[in-house]
Amino acid sequence: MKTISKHLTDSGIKPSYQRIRILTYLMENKNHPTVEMIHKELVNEIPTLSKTTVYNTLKQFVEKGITQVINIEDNETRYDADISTHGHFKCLKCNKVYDFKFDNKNLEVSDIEDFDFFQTHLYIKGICKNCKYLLNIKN
Amino acid sequence: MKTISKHLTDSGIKPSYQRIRILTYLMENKNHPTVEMIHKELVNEIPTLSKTTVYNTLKQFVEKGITQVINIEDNETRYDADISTHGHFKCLKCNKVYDFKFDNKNLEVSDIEDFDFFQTHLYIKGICKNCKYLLNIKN
DNA sequence: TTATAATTTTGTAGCGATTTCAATAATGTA
DNA sequence: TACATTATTGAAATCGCTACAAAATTATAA
Ligand SMILES: [Mn+2]
Ligand SMILES: [Mn+2]
Ligand SMILES: [Zn+2]
Ligand SMILES: [Zn+2]
Repeated sequence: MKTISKHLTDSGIKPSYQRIRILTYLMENKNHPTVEMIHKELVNEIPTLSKTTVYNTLKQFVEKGITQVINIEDNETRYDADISTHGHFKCLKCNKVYDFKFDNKNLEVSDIEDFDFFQTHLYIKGICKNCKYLLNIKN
Repeated sequence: MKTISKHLTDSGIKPSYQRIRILTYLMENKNHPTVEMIHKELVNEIPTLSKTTVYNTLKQFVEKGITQVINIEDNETRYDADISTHGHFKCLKCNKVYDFKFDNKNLEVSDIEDFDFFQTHLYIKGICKNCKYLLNIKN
């Protein structure tokens, strides 16, 4: 993956084997995985991969700005290599996290007009279309 | 506090002494405290209060819908007895969490039109007005 | 190439937040 | 009062994450 390697060097990160594999996983699986999920998947292909490396690597990715943290639940930290401003919907039935677009520019907020905004996170919880459909069939 | 007690019974929660004190703290201090902060404050007045009780009580408050969880950072779970839909701004300088209003109705989202929304959380991180002011003075 | 230095990865130990669980205390009921 | 139910407590266990030092890898220079 030449592009992945370049993405890392462009961000000031040396493209080690582990870093390339972790970033590749993040870009190919847009499922907002936890450290646990990433490690569990990659350790099949890289048996020596330690969980510490996954933690270190993601921390570095976030610091260098090529990955964002998703804090939709208090007991699971998820990661997303898509750093564009977009929302996250978590289905309380199937636990899947969906991306959605929202208009950041037209977002009307009051009380904090003179504050400087660095990051905006919009999280919605509910039931996804597929789970709604499955629930209807049952009844 | 008659109203606090009624608020609990109305929500199907027996108004024990500890529960009343914890809810009172949440309603009087709108600082989005952590379990640690609540316990540290209340143990002065209730020396036997255990941290487990604070955990249990908040879990119950959230389940019964009279408190919401604020997950703006991955390493601290905060609580808010104001369950109206409003946004939270965390200042990365002074760590204060501010409330702000936003227009939930006019929020334009795409890709998840047919989903059922239960909760909407809007988190913004940045620098608050006061910290901006203090930074300007220094320079 | 070889020796040496710098960086990266790894595994273990430690830490802090949260949960589990059983004993104790408080409250409700007959 | 006697008994049943519920709530609180504190200790131990668990879980996610970090700190740290050894081992492995990679870069640099002789
Ligand atoms: Mn995403
Ligand atoms: Mn609030
Ligand atoms: Zn679903
Ligand atoms: Zn501030």
